[in-house]
Amino acid sequence: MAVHTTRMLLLGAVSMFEPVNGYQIRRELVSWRVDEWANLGPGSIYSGLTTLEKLGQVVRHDLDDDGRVVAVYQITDAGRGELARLIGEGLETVTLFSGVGFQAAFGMLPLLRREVALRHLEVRLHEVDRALEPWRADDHVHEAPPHAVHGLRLWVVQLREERAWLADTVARLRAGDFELDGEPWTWVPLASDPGREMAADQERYRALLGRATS
Amino acid sequence: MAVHTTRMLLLGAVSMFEPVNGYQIRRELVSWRVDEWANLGPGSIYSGLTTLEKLGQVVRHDLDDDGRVVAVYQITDAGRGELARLIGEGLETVTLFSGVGFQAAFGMLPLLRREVALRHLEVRLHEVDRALEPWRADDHVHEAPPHAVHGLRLWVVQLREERAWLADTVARLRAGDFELDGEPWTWVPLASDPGREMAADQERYRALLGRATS
DNA sequence: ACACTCATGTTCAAGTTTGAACACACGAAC
DNA sequence: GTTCGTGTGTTCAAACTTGAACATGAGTGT
Repeated sequence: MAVHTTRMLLLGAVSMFEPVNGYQIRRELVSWRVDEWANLGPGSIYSGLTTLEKLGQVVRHDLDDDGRVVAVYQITDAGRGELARLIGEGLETVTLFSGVGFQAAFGMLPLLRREVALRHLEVRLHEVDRALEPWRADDHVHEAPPHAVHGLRLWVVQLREERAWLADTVARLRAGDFELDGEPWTWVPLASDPGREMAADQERYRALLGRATS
Repeated sequence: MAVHTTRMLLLGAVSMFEPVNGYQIRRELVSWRVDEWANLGPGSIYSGLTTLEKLGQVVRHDLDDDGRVVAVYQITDAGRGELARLIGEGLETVTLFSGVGFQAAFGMLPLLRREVALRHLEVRLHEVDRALEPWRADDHVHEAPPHAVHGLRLWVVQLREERAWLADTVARLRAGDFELDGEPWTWVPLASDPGREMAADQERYRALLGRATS
């Protein structure tokens, strides 16, 4: 894929929930139903984390959690840099027929500072306009069979919808909508049970890490 | 992927241009710019063809084309069946955030008979309505962070566009628009040079096959 | 003749995805 | 107390994708 969705989702999840293990990441992403549209089987997560570790973008600690060994991950500075890059790329890149890369990146909006998010979305707005340029009129005599041209038309009208949505989104961001990085947080991450359980694990992992590091 | 885009494109290309070699398929698909949105590097094509052969969906003949050995493929009955299945699946399946599977299948429309194409698109129309059902009003209090809900809204408005487009497409099909299987063919496949060259190769391959088979 | 580029046809190692399946703990039911 | 399901945490072989690179020929200019 032009945009590395899997890596981005993994880095994002680690960055949000660290220190975290593979199963927790899977639970989280599945609860967002990300597995329905991204490449996200259990295998992808574990092997993806291994790759990210090789690249120095996450660190792995094998904690002894009350007798059981658990592999928990934390993001590194390099990882944070790469994550920012991937999100930016995902937000800015307009692709034919697929909004997967954008939606994955947009899901990570709260990790960005407001000005940064705005800048990316403004670039995207511009890119969408560029992509729509050849389709201003409807008299494009494309050298393709009629049904193929008609198929492209679907994409074009959907892209026009995206343009409107983007303009609205930019306006909302400017108006202070949504809760981005470094701003007060009113929405409780993943309400009810699973969220709290995760937080507890996070606490425990932190404690164990502290012991190991000190 | 829920829909096996690569296999479908390969089977479709073989079915349209048989007897055909890997490079020709690549040229064709690249000329449709399919490589920009599907997984379609040279490697995928050759290894995909090998897989399809193992599955008995295509046959491979190593022809001696004037001193050079070329691997040309033809589709089998099993292949035709699987292709019809894949196209139907691609046409009917509504996925979150991605129109790739649908667009790939829609590109193969001319391989279907009009009634079959119509049936699939009507099913899709129905599926789109089902997917839109929960979004009739705008007062869905989804248990998700605001930005995530907002991201989904993009998909919803695009899906509404698709609904309109689909209704129009069904109407056009009913009215006799486009050229489907078994109907007179007025659009010359891939005009000008490359198309004709391909046709020549096709002739030659057919002749060589005839010699081998007889 | 010679070198250079471009088109044809294909291969391959490295990386990624898939999803079934493993190992173990915990609680409930019989 | 043992069978049974369900949740946690992870592995692995098989399949698939990637894209650079190979081998060869045909054309072009010098």
